[in-house]
Amino acid sequence: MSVDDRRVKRLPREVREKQILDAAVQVFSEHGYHNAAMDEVSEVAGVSKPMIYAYLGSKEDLFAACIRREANLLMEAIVGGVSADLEPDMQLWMGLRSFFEFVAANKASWRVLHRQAIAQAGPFSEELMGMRSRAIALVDALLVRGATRKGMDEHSTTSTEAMAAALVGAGESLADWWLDHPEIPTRVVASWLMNLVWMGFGDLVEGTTWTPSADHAG
Amino acid sequence: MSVDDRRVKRLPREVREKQILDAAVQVFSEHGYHNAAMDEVSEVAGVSKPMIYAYLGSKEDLFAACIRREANLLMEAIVGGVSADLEPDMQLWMGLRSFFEFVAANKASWRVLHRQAIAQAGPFSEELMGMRSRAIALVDALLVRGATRKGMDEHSTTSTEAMAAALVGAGESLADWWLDHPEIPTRVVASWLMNLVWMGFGDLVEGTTWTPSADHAG
DNA sequence: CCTCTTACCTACTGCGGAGTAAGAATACGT
DNA sequence: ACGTATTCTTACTCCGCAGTAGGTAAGAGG
Repeated sequence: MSVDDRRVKRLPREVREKQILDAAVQVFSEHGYHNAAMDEVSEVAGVSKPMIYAYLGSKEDLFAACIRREANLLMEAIVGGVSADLEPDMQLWMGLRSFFEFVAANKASWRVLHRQAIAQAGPFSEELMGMRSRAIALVDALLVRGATRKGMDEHSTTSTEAMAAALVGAGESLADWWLDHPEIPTRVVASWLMNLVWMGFGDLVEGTTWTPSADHAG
Repeated sequence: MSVDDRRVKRLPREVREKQILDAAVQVFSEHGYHNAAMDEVSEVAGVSKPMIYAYLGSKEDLFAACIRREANLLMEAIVGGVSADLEPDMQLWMGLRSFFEFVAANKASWRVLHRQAIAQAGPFSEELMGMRSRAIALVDALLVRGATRKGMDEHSTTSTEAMAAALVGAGESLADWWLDHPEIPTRVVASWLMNLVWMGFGDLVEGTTWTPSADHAG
């Protein structure tokens, strides 16, 4: 605990890069991309500023690296939490659980991905939109499989894509809401969303759809 | 069309304020809050910079004013598009249609509200979060009414609130997705979301819920 | 025609913070 | 011991841009 721990210096590059990325995720999640100062990142990382530029490039590069790393972690958590040989509904269920578990365990990562990355229109949209597209495609595939299994052709592939987009957004929003209600278990939140999307979607496939009761065809 | 329209000057304050707000919404939606320069706002508005400061205060104040105005327009569009004497499902339906119609007609407003305002953690969160809370509360009330009408007590008011949060998020995400698929009619998009949430929620209320098939209680 | 208020402008200042130059200190090979 | 490569720092520069000082002109009222 001595203040003069200055002799712990000279770590290999790999370690420093990880420290910097960890600090950057934290700072970006707290202040947002623009309000985050490189000086603060360097301070939190316990490293001087030129190191960041030497190892990870400009502020944009640093942010993109954060996005890439965290998005990969998230996707790996989801994909890795799902067994490929299960029914579509079980796959979706396990995916949702993995997703919420990740959010609960990595709130800072989540804030960076959800709030910050979306807002910055620049070079990050590629990284982020790509990841988001992968997520939507993943869900879309499950929905399509679930639908065809129930006897529906793939003539309305547009609607499953829209459903997938809606589900992803619902998941994001629900995760945000969940941050303010931490006492609720992961399983419960996941089951809410599961029911919302799967049962609602199931009804839609089976033809028991909701339609306006009267003359509001517009 | 003469370039020398310089003699159209000296407009009353009200008009200038509207011009400035219009320009600000446009510029903020294009570049984001931080990348937006007050000089560009003034240029687009056809007014010099000090006017903005004289009439609407600092950059933060200006942005807050944008949020306030656009959020009010959105809420008015939704509430105004719903007849209070209808059944809950019809109210939700009409609300969704109004929402999507607003987004289609005011893309810039939507970008400012959805993408920019959320990301800025500062003094805007109050404005925005308040509006978002109002939206969630509105939906929540509908869900509760729909649920009690079907025989469910309000013992699980938490789950309806979560549902409402999920629905709002699904709406936001779906609206974003819709921006890339403008050929789809408002009615169709709205009905997708309506089915997703209402039928899924209906099943949940009636007890026909999805549950993990095997031993994955976790 | 004179004056007072209000709409409006050009042309600056100040600062926060991204990015860097130039060098110090430590490990490592021979 | 002696270079040499690598880690790491202090101490700057430089610029974009929010915010302003100070001045001009156009109506309104006498």
